[in-house]
Amino acid sequence: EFACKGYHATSINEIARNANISIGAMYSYFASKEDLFLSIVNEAYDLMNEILQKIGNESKDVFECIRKMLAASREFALKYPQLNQIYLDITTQALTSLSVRLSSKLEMITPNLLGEQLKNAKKAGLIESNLDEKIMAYCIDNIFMMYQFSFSSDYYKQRLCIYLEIEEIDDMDQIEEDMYSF
Amino acid sequence: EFACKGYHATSINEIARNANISIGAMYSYFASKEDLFLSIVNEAYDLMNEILQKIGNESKDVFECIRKMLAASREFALKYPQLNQIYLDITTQALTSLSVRLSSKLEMITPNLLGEQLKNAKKAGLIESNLDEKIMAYCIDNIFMMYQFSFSSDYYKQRLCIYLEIEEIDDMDQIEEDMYSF
Amino acid sequence: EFACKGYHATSINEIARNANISIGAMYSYFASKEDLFLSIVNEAYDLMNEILQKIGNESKDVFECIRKMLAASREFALKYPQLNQIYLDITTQALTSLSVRLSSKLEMITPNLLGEQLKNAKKAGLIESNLDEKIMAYCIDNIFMMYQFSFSSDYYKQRLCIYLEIEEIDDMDQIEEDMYSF
Amino acid sequence: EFACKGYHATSINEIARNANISIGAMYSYFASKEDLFLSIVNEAYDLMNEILQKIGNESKDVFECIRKMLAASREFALKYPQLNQIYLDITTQALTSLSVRLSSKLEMITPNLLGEQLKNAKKAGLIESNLDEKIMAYCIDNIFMMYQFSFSSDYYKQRLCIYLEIEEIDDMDQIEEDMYSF
DNA sequence: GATGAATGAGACTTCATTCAT
DNA sequence: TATGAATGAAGTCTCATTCAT
Repeated sequence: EFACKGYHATSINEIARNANISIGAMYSYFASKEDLFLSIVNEAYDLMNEILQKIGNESKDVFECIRKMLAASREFALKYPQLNQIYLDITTQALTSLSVRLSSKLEMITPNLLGEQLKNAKKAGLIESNLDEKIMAYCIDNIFMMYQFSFSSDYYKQRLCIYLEIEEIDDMDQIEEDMYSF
Repeated sequence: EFACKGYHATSINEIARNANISIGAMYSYFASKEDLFLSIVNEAYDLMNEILQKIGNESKDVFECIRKMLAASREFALKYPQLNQIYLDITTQALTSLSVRLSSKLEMITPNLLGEQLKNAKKAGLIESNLDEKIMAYCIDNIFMMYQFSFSSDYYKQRLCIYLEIEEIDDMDQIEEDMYSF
Repeated sequence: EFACKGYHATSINEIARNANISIGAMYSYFASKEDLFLSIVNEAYDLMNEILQKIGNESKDVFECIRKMLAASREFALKYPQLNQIYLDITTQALTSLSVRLSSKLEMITPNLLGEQLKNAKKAGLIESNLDEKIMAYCIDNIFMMYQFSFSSDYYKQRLCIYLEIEEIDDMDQIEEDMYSF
Repeated sequence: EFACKGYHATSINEIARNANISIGAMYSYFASKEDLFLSIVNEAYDLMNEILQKIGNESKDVFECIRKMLAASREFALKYPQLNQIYLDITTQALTSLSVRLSSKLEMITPNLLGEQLKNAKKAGLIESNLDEKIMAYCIDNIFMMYQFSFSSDYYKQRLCIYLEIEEIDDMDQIEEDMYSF
């Protein structure tokens, strides 16, 4: 419900009805609509962080890291399409009021992960020395996020298709390979 | 109202009150809440397309084009912060139902603009020949969009600040210069 | 509704239904349940103050003042029985939360009125000099209030009947005469 | 809970939670919310009656009786502030529906107690013969009740302070002495 | 006998839309 | 044409009470 309709258009009563539980039961599990929503969002963050942490520990260098993060974006988006939609919603200014209670929201793991790998790559001479690794990390993650959203938002999906002149996102391996090359 | 609160949390009655217009008058100008919203969105698209069209005609090569588009992202976001917020809302899956009536939504001008310039650059040997220009255009525009959103969404603003380890987005010229270098 | 059931047991929806107006109309007149209630209470205070002010201006001495206030208590209680019930409710600790917005609540007119008259009576030697006029005013008004409530609250009504060994409060003139004598 | 919030605003579930008792246990002790409330009220009446009975047996004449009842009002109010608040609630018309089941409610002990003492005083020539002892008893008890409520209800507390031009009810002995003199 | 999850009617309130004036 | 009072469905949330365990 939250993923398809967004926070405000979603009705707690309808969620309860679809879940075959009474409204009262719903409210014994979650104190409020906000509470339920934030529970979902936190779960999403935990799942994403788990994946990212694993990538960080396993990657030898930036290049491997980038490859794995592209795959991880796809993996998360396809495994949890609704969480991914909600994640997109969260970035919206309209839900800023909720983000006050989203402490973990910005405990972003990617900046450190990418930044560290890029610094090492620079030391190793794998990257041009005149490039700022912080900006690089930001730009690269921009690409990841938009790619990830293209699996859950019709808008971003169509946008990707238009850019690549394709009908459907089928050959993800090829797309990721090309993005990696870039 | 739409920009700050999002579509569903916005009240038509309140818009009319703030505009010092009667609700009746409001409904003589716009058939429905949806209608008013889509009018705003269409105006946003027109304004953005206007800016992009100009860039396309004026740019000599990809590099100039990229520079100008980065500046244009910033310009649009600062000149029309609310339209930019609404633009972000539109990309959300939750508002997809509305965008059915958004005919112009995906008449995207950037793919052609960037794609063409990149093809020329490739012919001219300015770009490695093994890179796919469609993917390149997509990735580059991803960076633009996220940068543009960072001016209107607290989430993306904080995200940029965290990546760049800064408190506030001040020196946009430097940021754009570094992004351009990348 | 408020008078019979009390604030919390009263339903705004039922008030609207009984008033043959829609709930929406109700809420266009009064912003909230609290607002409606406080409007009623304020009206009650205005009506009471009006009566008391008149008494103050017209009374030559304490004795006339006491007579008139007894009659006024009865008059108000019989003319506005529901407002009188609500007034009793307000004195309850349970409605203290509302009283924050009841600025006029304690702008009590009686203390000054009675106090002044008693001071004059003392000067004129009509009252024993060892009596404190502030306490006297308080005690006398206590009697007034309970008498007034006896017209609107079954509890206080029965209590009066038990004390006077009567079935019904009929001969108010006699009662007031006896209270005045006391 | 009942004392602070009033009957309708009080939640049985919350009472059980605060009492570290399961709701089921609560309902095994008391058949309903009403039942629990009436149990409390009955206890309050018993406690008050106990105090009053003692006074009746111990007092030699009206004057001693009045003194003792003033002290008893204070004593009860300070010893059982919450019961006193609930007692005030009960006098409200809004709770009349409940008091149908309050059999002991009006088994008032004071009318007889005061009435008897006043009759004796009249016989003994201590009181003017033209005064009605029933009305006298009623008026005197009015003063007691309001004094008693001034310890538990913010409204009556403030009212007393305004009359006596004090900030806080401190010197109760003096107040009672002055009331006694009156 | 004790537990507490579950129920669901009903409370307050909002708001897109209509339509008599 | 312009107004804005009125509508009422629908949303969030509470809570007295039940009953399977």
